[in-house]
Amino acid sequence: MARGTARDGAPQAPVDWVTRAADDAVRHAEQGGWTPESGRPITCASGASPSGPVHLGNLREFLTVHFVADELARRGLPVRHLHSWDDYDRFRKVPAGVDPSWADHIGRPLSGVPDPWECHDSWADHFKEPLVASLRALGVEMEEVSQTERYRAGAYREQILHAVAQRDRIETVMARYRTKAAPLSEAAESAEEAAALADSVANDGDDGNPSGLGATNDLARFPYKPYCRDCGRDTTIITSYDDDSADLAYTCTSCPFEGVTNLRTQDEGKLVWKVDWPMRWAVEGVDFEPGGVDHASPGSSYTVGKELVKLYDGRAPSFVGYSFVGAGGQVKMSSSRGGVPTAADALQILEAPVLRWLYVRRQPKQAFNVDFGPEVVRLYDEWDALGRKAADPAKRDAQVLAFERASATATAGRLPVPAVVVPFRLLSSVADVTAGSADLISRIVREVGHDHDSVEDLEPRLGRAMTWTGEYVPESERTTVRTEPDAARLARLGDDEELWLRHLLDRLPDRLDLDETTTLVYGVPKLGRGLGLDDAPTDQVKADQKAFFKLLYNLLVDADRGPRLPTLFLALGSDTVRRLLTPPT
RNA sequence: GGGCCCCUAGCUCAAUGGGCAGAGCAGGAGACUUUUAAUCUCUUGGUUGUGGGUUCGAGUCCCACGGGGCCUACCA
Repeated sequence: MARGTARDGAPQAPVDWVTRAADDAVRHAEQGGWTPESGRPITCASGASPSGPVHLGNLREFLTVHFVADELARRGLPVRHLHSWDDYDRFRKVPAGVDPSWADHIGRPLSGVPDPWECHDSWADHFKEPLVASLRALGVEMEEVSQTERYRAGAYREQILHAVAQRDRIETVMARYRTKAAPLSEAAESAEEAAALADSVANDGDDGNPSGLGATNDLARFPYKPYCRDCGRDTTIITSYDDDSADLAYTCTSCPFEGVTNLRTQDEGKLVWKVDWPMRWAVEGVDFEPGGVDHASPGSSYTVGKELVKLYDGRAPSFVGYSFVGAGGQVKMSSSRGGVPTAADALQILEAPVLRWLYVRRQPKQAFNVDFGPEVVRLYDEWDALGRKAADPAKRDAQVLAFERASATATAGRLPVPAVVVPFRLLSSVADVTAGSADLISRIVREVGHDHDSVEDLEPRLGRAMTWTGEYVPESERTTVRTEPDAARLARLGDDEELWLRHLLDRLPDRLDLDETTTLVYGVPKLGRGLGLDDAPTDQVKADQKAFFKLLYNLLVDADRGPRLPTLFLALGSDTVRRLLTPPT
């Protein structure tokens, strides 16, 4: 029953992970009393911390949710893609390449740290903005929520008070999932773990200060953390909490501040992550939310959250864990981006549907690489082949379904693809020798048999092929056209060679045509043997052709081999060819 | 300690709720006036890491083992 045809003989609709995740989301919503008529949307949620460049691994969070939400929209169901920016998280560490003085901001919310590059209002915005732009190009539409705004607006005040009131139960749950600490001797083995150990020792010291051991443990595991009113950092230690007044007293370890914040009237902190996440599931009514596999491990946030959400009378959303996305090939490093490729980087070389395809065609738990190297060519070839297959309704299977999901969305329609599809390989190799002129590439591509009206017909692929060729193809793989004639080589030409070049230059027209140039290039050695341009080659001529071609490659691109000569001639133009084949005067 | 992923052609990888093991590259043959790095056609190549199990049927599900990789514990 798994496959084939339904009872009436009609082909069964293909099913993929998106279909199943969407089914799960619907089921989850229905269990919560939702009906399509309720007018309430099914909520698919994503979340991300804008602590650094949003790289291709983080992109999976957004796209996984997007595809599921899009599937629900295709079914005509009310749905929303809710995205939470965890910009109220603390700034943890100063990445390489940033002024070390930013260490002063560690502990402050990401939305409160200035942008070292000075182009945005905050650290968080600096990384949010480019990703949002990329997502727009990818056809992802979502409702964005800033956790800074929500917390500061007191949106979660009630939930915070509830968590604090229930802190013993929270601790019980957390403790259940906490496994035994690693033996001290092993923990001290690595430097990192030694540092962690030092931290825990320091914390033990802190614990000794306030009165009462039981109360201390209680406060040490407090589910709420205030940001210091004076310096804005979360380096606060709670010294007391009064359940009746909701007064929370704390001291700051990085500034002299000591004070009291009231959880009922003031909004100066946040719930700890493992409570924060399930709290939002309940508040927003989340039906589907994926997570990195790290969140799905036992004892990790999803597992714990599944229990804690009950405190809020909520249910954990349906979940899929996704694996990591790596980068392959020669990835260009960028200091301001920390060297990890982002969606924007990928979109410079991949059409938006192709990038979407990478994420939708594999099951979430499968890890994959986005390759910026030679695999790009193959990727486009496969994509084009799949596009041809998708044009035939009889061949609609799971692969074609992935193609459809990648190509268009329910709300934004079809994403931009070239009007005239030319193999990426061809665009790239022509771009390689044309010194970046789109018009010239267009002309050559037309000559070679891919007719089109204008350069625009080749976009958005052409620009990406040019970028890829220029920035991601290693120098050793590229064709380097000589800038000056090889005077030394031209000075010691053999008799045959001199004759060939003379024949060639005598007949080389100012405006090159592909067919004529082909005939000429192959014909020159024939002339040298007393044959006509159109005569069939003899074995002797074939040997001559080989030597002649090598000579031309030597003189034009300083190599023994290269792109097909007729194409190369067209790319270089008659003048350049003439100049490189003529001894300088 | 716990968990996850991977092992398929020489190489890189597909096969998406069990249903005929497939591509690309490389190799071979050929076509296009062409023994060239943009074209096209055909073709070689497999005990799916090992050993068991479930099933009419297993790359796919279960158990064990070997090898490789990743995550996780205290924090968010």
